[in-house]
Formats: sequence, structure tokens, C-alpha cells
Amino acid sequence: MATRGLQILSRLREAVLTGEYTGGMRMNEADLAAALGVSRTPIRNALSTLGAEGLLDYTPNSGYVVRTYTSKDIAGIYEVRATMDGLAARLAAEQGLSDAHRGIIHKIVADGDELVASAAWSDEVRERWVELNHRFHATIAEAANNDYLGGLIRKARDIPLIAQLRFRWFDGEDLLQSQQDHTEIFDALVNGQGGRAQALAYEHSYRAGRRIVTHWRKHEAKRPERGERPRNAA
Amino acid sequence: MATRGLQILSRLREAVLTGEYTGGMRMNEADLAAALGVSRTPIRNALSTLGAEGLLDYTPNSGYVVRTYTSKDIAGIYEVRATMDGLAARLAAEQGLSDAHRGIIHKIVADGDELVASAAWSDEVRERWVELNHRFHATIAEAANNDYLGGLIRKARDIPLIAQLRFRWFDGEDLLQSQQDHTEIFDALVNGQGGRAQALAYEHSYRAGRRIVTHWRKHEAKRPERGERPRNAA
DNA sequence: ATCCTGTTGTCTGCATGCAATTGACTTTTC
DNA sequence: GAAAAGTCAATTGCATGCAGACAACAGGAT
Repeated sequence: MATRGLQILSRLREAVLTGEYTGGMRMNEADLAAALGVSRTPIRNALSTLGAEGLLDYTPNSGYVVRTYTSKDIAGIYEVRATMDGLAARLAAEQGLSDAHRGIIHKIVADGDELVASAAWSDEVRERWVELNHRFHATIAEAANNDYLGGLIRKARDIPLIAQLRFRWFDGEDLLQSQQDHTEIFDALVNGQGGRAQALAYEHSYRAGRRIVTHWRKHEAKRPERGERPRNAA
Repeated sequence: MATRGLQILSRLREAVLTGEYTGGMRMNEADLAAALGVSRTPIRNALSTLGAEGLLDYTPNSGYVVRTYTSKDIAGIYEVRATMDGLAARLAAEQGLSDAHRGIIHKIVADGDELVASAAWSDEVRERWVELNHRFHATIAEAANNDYLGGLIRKARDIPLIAQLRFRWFDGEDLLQSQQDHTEIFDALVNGQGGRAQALAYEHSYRAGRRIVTHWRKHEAKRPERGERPRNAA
């Protein structure tokens, strides 16, 4: 069993990512300690780590606050993310997919085709697609064989609320388009077409990012209060 | 004045980056506390943060060890770094340089020309070039107007020993080549040629990375002992 | 009413003591 | 002699007390 500090860290990170602790909330050490049933020490450790990860903002002698993301932040992150996904695809193509990786991605693409062909749009379909999409990109990142890149892609993906919101506005048409993208990217990968894989993956991720930014702007417009007093978390 | 913890954090980070605490060393809390004249608490905080930044490896109930970088790690990091520098250059070009940024970069390029023309290669010239080069890239990153990207570029630059070693093998010919690169990149930036700026910046950084990896491999070959018992730091 | 100032309450920063874990070393057993 | 079991020293994990910083508030002077 991991140490208490690590468990707390996971819990708090999850809470921030899922939006349970929403942007602007103060992370009061004593309150969190009471809520989670430990002393302030492991809490402080976890907060410090989350601060270093960029999920919390820190002010000396004042404490940690859940970071808020503007639509400009999101746009910037997605510009980087798309570039990284493009890089991962190029590297994977240039090195050539291993049999194992090719098999995995082939299966994912085939399952995607089946999903598109067989089912009408529904929440269940969305769930399934989220999983296929995730594995598709994770496998390419792995095939790129660059740990540093893999870590950055993961970090750029773990942004509060994004995981929840990302596919909320997805519809059948988006699904079809995305699946076609996956098919083309896979084709480029197996044929060792690095430049094509890069361009396709970039565009694929960029478009996803643009969709999120658009909706984030609306989300943003609905809560114009920036001067509001920060409420306590936990 | 910042808190003790933050001062300790800066000091330890610097010590790791400059190689004072070299790869594989154990970061013993009590020893560090004694050496730096504080209690274990701010030490633990700093170690935790450095762990999150990736400079230290952490094992529960065992502690923190200064991370070691293989030449493959370095190559991976520089592949990403080159891609980021390319992205920054493209974004800067596409948005158009502000008058201020254009002025700053223009001056840097002019100073570089002067340096190349007037002086023979020497340690002083190297020092001056390091500074010009740093400001050149930092200014482009700033002009890209993407905080997330800027942060990643900074993190990819702050790798232990790299800052020290990066220009150790630089000679007059490398200087000339690099200055020409800067001139072309600047030209692309002021003309709004995003694609060209991206390609040039990528290649410029990629070449620097390849030089480092080559030398790192030799460095690596000289100390084949991987199974050595970790010595204590501080 | 506004500004300044002293006060007080709340929260973080830090030190320290003790518990828990680990890994090395010693002893025991076959 | 080798493997297993037990012991011990060293080190990290955690809780807690207290000091210090900061922000909000109250009261008084202008």
C-alpha cells in the first residue's frame, strides 16, 4: 500500500480534474485534513505537488487556489497538444510500427468502423468512442518511443473539466469525421509516411481543440464574475 | 523575502541543474537539513516539488535520488524541444512581431553579426554568444504569446548539466552557422512566413540537440558503472 | 466620508517527536 | 555452506505545537 501522502495526492488531483474542486476555490489545509481524515502534513505535500504540476496556484503565506483556465489558456494548450500529437505520429511512422502496435491500432480502427456502421448516436456510443479514441492516441504516443513526449501529452490532456466536457458536444457527424481521421492516420503510419501522419494527427487534434475552445468561451461568458471572493474547498 | 522553503527549493534546483548534486546521488533529508541550516520540513517540501518537476526520482519509504539521463532521454527531449521552438517561431511569425519584439531581436541579430565579424573564437566570445542565443530564443518564445508553450520550453531547457555542457564544444564554425540561422529565422519572422520560420527554428534546435547527444554518448561511455551504490548528497 | 492605524483572528511556515518501513546484518537451522 | 528467520540501525512518514504573516475589521483623527 502506498503512503497516505500519495493516496491523498491522487484523491485531490482527481477532485480537481473532475471539477469537484472548481476553479478559484481555496485549498484550506485544515479543512482538507479534517475532510480526508489525516493531518495537515500529507495534505501539504499533495498541495505542493499539485502546485508544481500546475493544477493549483500558490501564493506564499496565503496558500493554494484551484487554477482557473481562460479560453486563451485552453487554446494555447491545444495548440501545443496538436503539435505534440503530430510529432508522436511522425515519430511512430518514421520508426515503423511494431507488429504489436500495428495490431492494436488496426483493431481500434476496425472497432471504430463497426461502431460507426452499426449504431445510431447515443450516450453508449459516446462512451465507447471515448475509450477507443483514448486508446488510439495513447498507442501512437507509446509507439513514438519517446518517454518525455509521452509525459507531456499526458499532462496536456489532464486539464480540469476537459476530460468531462471534451465529448459532451460530440455528435454522429463528429464521430464519422474522427473515425475517418483515424483511418487515414493509421494508413500513414503503416506506410511510414511521417510527414503525412504528422499533418493528419495535428489537424485531427487541432480541430478537437477548436471545438472545445468554442464551447469553453460560452461556458466562460456564463460566469463573468472574476472578482468573486474565493470560496473554500472541502 | 520569500519563505525558507522557496529559498531551499531554488538552491536545491540550482545544485541539481549545475551538477553539484550529480545523477544517482541520494537526497538524504537529515543531511540536507543540516547542510542548509533548516529543519527537514522545508527540505521535504522542496524535494517533493523537484520530484514533480522530474529532476528527482522518488521511491516511497526510500526517498529521493537525483535523476540520471541517458543519451536516449536527451535525444527524446531535444526532439520535443526542437518541435516546440519550431512551433514558437511559427506562432510568432503568424501573429506578427510587435515593434518591441522586432526591435529586441533585430538588436540581438546585429550584435551577433558584430560578434562574428570582430572577434576570434575565445571563451569570452562564447560567454557573449550564450547570452545572445538565450535572449534570442526567449524573445521568440515570448512573442509566440502562449504561456503554456513558454513554460514547456523553459522546462525542456533546464536539464541537469546541459546548460553547462551545451556550448562547451562550440567553436567558431558553429558560431557562424548559428548566427546565419538566427538571421534567416529573423527574416522569416518579420515577413510573417510561419512555415519557413518553423522549419528553420526546428532545424536550428535539432542540430544543437544532435551535437549535445553526440557528446553525451561519449560522456556516458566514460562512466559505465550503473550498478554503483548511490552516494549521499550534501 | 475618507484615510490612517492599531488590533485581532485566521491561516500558513517551520521545527520536532514519534511511529512505521526498509534494508543490511546477524543468527539460526537444515 | 546456503537459505531462512530474526534483529537492529537508519531513514522516511506523519502528527502536532507554536511562531509568524497577512487580511479583515474597528476606532479615531482629519
